Amino acid sequence: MNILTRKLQGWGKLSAPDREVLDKVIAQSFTVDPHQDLIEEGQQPNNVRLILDGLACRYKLLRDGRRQIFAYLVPGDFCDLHTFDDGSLDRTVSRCEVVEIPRKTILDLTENHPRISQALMWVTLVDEGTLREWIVNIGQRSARESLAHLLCELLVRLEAVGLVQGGEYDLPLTQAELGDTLGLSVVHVNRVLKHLARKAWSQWPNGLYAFLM
Amino acid sequence: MNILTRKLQGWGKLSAPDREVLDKVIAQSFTVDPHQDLIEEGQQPNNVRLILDGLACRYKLLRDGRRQIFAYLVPGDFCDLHTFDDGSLDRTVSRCEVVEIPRKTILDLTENHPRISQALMWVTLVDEGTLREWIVNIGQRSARESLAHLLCELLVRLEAVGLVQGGEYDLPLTQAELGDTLGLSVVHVNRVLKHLARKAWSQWPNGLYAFLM
DNA sequence: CGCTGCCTTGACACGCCTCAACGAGCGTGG
DNA sequence: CCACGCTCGTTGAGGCGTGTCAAGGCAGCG
Repeated sequence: MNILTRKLQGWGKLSAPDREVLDKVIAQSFTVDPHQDLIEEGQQPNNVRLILDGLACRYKLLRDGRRQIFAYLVPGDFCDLHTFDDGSLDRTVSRCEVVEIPRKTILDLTENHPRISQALMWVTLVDEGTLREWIVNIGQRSARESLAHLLCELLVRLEAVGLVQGGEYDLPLTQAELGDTLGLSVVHVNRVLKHLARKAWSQWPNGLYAFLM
Repeated sequence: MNILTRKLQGWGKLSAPDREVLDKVIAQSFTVDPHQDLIEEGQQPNNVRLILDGLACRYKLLRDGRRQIFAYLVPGDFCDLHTFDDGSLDRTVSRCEVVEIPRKTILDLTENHPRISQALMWVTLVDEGTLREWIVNIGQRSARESLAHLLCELLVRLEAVGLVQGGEYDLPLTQAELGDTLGLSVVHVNRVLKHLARKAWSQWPNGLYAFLM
């Protein structure tokens, strides 16, 4: 089963024809180098992009250079589904395998495949829920808590698409990027990370899973 | 023109029949006291609520009692449009005038009034954009900056629905609520607020508008 | 070989939190 | 009528979490 189908089935079972359509949708992919923009150059019929492999992020820049990352896109996530231009930028973090889906295809899906359409709506609601949780994370939790929470969130999301092996996953993020995600300085991220690692080593032999219990 | 029409026309002009339908939609409103929940008791066909007057907010509670507010609902805003249960709660801040819109009505609007339907979609996208901006606000900006930014956001949003008079507006929030919005303690909110007021008095004779230039 | 990007560590400064106390306003009940 | 309790705003003192600055190490790479 392809990654898109897998993701959409998180909402509910899809029929065989639905799954075949989705197979066709993601047939043609291309590769994008790390740290490259994923936006389109002002094309009007703004197409949707889907991450098949690799990690990307969405962020905003302030005038003085400060950066806030407010979403990570893992395989199965969409770039521009139901969104609009408010200064947000999408770019790859690691090397990514990406599909470009024409607006027309999306319209066809929503008209002729109601269950896929509903699943797509569900996906955008989940994304919005993730945004809300990030606000809680940044606003209320300490650096230790929020870093741990972020690592757990990624664990869960990567697990959902089969990218976790034995409780471990690959995270191609720099500490600077983690900092810009949580509103922390690089230095502090480094210290907290070491603290968590030390603690994980001595107290959580099963690694991050222990966080979730 | 009623407040809902006014809000939806922020996206684009509506036809006379569209406007008439919207008038009917909000015909029957009721009053909700301050600090009351706006959720429904597990009703399945979850209806949508619309604020006609007053201020409400959306928040989450952590187990230890910490609270994070991540949205304010001003007149014209929806409570449960395109959302799902993830521990978020809606409640009034001041006394509110509220309309309950049956799910059926929404479905009717989306099927028979395409421009209203598109406007509703636009509204949810705007809301999501606001969430992203809040993450930037909490994550990157200092207490002074984020408080000022929040006050400006509310100025703009209230102005859009005609609730700003001479650059001033009524804000029925406690300092504790402001704190839970920005991840600050009450004490610090108090100090920053005084600082801003002092500064506004001496340097920004036009009040908050000066922020926006 | 000397870049450059990233991680790491120490010293110090500061923003923000916590605790504690008090005052103003207001509704309630004796 | 006053006393009381409650919520909210205000202010001070002190401490901690986190930022900033600075320096050095290590790996990858031209």
